[in-house]
Amino acid sequence: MENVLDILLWYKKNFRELPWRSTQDPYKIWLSEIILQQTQVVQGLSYFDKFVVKYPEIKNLASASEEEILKMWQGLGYYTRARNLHKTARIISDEYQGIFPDNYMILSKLPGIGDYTASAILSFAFGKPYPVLDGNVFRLISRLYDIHLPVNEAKNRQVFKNVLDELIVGTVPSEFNNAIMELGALVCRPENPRCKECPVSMHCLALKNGTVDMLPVKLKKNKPSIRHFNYFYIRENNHFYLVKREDKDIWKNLYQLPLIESDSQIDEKSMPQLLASSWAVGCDYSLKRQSQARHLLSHQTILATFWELHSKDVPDFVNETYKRVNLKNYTKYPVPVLIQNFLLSL
DNA sequence: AAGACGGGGGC
DNA sequence: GCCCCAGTCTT
Repeated sequence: MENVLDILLWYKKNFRELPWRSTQDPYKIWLSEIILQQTQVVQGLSYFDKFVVKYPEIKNLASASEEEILKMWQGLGYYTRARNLHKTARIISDEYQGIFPDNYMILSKLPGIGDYTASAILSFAFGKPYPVLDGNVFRLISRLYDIHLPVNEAKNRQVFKNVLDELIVGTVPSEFNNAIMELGALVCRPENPRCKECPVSMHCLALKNGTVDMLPVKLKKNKPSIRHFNYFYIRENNHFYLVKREDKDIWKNLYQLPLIESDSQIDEKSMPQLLASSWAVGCDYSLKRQSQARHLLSHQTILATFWELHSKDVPDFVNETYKRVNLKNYTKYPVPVLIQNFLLSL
């Protein structure tokens, strides 16, 4: 297609210099792709650099602890990515002698590697003609061909794949994939697309039909639910307590202050009852409501209240799941941004 | 097929 | 306030 040549030419003149673009090391390609899942380049950049310095090869990642990797990942979100990064590093080190497989079926079975990431690794590291289909590409193809199928419906995926499978023929796969994503990110943007700068605007059916603003079509998502978190900053002799989140829930395997979740906001008068019924608190303590915070996630709104609980000795409800940490020395624990912000505000 | 899963940035 | 981002996994 004449489309493709124009896009490739545009890319060669306008691409951003990014660290993962100057390597074909499958390890670094993989690492960058995991970091960039649902994450903008500017947000992931510093994390990539940090990880490459600390873990230059996959074996370094494999021999690290999950907790250390979560700490490195702190603030980036979607922590399943970090846990899967660790799992896959160990699998490749243990079962593949540290050599990345160059096979779609094998790659896409590894934890955290789906269709997009497998295709990215195969094209960028091994030069194989697997087109990537990410948010940028969905948008670009939707507009270029004026396709009004919802992009977040699984059954429509193949329609876009078919288009890409034709377009990628005869190109250098890595250049093709970089080019379509870059064009989507820099020119064919969600809002205020820069059609005047677009190398294929003369072929763009959405532009011709005046439907650019309606595309891509997306099924709307549910509005976030609200949760009430009561966090306890339990002070005792220059220490406080952290607890690991083990549940299948947000922030799995990160640490937080001891938590009582409630159905509604709890005021200062009723909190002692809740403490008694939740943790059977019997010892002497003093309680003060410290601060409140609203923490927005894509699917939940957390309304957090921080309570300061002072006790002269170790409180009687503290058990072995509580990590007693020094006021000055908690920074090795991975914590959600919500907790990090609170601790930094002290 | 639909939800769950974070956090930051743009407007 | 709403939408988006180099998606994947579980139900």
